[in-house]
Amino acid sequence: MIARTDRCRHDCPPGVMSEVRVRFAPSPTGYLHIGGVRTALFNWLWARRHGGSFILRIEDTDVDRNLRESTSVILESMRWLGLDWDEGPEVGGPHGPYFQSERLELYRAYAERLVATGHAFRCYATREEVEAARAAHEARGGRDFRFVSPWRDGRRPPPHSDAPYAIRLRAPRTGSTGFVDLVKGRIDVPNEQQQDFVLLRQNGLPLYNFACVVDDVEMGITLVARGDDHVVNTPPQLLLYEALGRTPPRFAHLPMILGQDGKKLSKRDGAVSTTEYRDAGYLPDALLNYLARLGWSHGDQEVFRRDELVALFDWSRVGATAARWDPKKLAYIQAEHLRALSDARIAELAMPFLERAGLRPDRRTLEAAVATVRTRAVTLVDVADMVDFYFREPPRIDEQAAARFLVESTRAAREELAALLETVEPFDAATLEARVHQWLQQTGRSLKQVAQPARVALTGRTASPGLFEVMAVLGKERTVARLRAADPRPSQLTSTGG
RNA sequence: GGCCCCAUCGUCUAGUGGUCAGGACAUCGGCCUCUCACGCCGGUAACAGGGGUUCGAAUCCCCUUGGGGUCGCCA
Repeated sequence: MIARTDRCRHDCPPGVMSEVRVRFAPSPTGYLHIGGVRTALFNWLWARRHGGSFILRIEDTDVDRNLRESTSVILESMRWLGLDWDEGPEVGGPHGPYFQSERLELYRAYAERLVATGHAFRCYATREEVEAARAAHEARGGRDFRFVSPWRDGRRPPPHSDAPYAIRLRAPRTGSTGFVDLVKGRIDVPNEQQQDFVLLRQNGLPLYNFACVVDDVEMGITLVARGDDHVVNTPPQLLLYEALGRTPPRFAHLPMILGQDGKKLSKRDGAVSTTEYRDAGYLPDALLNYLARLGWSHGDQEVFRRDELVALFDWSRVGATAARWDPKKLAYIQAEHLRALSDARIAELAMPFLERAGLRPDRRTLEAAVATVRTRAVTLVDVADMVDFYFREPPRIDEQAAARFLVESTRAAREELAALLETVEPFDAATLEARVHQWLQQTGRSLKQVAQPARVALTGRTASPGLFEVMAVLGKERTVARLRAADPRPSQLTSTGG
């Protein structure tokens, strides 16, 4: 206890805030949704800021769609993001197991206890009967169906001794249930809106609202931060806490992340799955920075390091408005984070992408190459792509660029330049620039005339880092060779039909 | 439809009764320049509408409109 209090190195009141226990509870859908990442992030930040515990729990009480496989994708994504958990799958913890599908006896015990205390009851209605009641209700134009079980109050006996039953909560019909949300403020819902929702299905599996509360109670969760879509789940859950005689945690409901069209975020807005951003060469810290700024702010600051986020994050700065996903702004934040990295670090991170392209550059050259593209690239994929020509022999030459610049009329200049370069020593950018300018002056040519043909010969493209930097990284031998090899492409010589 | 939530530039936001309503992304000009970027300078651009409260409202209250969420033996 004392040790835990000491671990809170911030200005929080002793005792209460020092026991921060938060959780992220995804269901195994096969991938980690980018919106879920923000929820996870805010929970994680809160735990880390206060030296508390961040718990990962897998909500797989439904069907068989879960699979270890889709869980591992989520864990992998969390690890890539650097959102480490103190308790959960693979790391264990004192409140495990952390898969709901492995906690079934616990839910049953809680449910039976609620039946015993009169807070819940066994409902023998079949699924068909409930569906029929719903259909009848809707036929009458009703939209807000609430099943009223004949077993709720009366002494009605079970159909027969071993009849299957679901366990339902005996919810209050009057009054209201409310709470103070950390981002939305006071929220109250009339209890008429509540219903005797199912805790345990006939097959013994718990439903979300029930399992969630049991686990949050068992795991000692002090603050539940989750998506906006769960605000309607909170009042029923509050009923459960009351029935259980436990004080509920605090709640913080984060506004949704919408697509650019204001609708639900979908593939049309770019990637929705975390691994896609990883594969597209985004940096975890950049993604997290962008996500944090979606709904949270700290004055005018836009770019945050991870440790700054941890130090600064607070619920009072979380906005209540839904935000739209903006790939352009993400790209900006990503570029900022990339540029904050050293050449060596970028080289290290880009290496897998280079290898994916079949290149295995030596580290020193790669770092030098990275230095020339770092202000031009946004993602690591960009880095790999922009640096490609340094390491591919021969370089890939863009056909249109060749057709325009690697033509007879520029040949003489290219050859003269090659001859000149052969004599330059040392072969560094400053020296190269000085000698080339000297040569230009002597020959009466302009850099504008010579630069593009040389650039295409050297890099295969019309856009590239500065010419002299490129030459220096390439080295004398390859620079000269590429200038000389870059005669009109064969395809062009034959393009007239010869 | 019931219930709940939300509402400042195109977008993310600052603003907590008195500001020329600020910043950032995007966008549009310009500078730099061997291309493309980076960088720098500058511009366009917002308090959804209507009522109140107040000496004074982006800020407080109500209504309207618009948007979102949710109404399962899914999570």
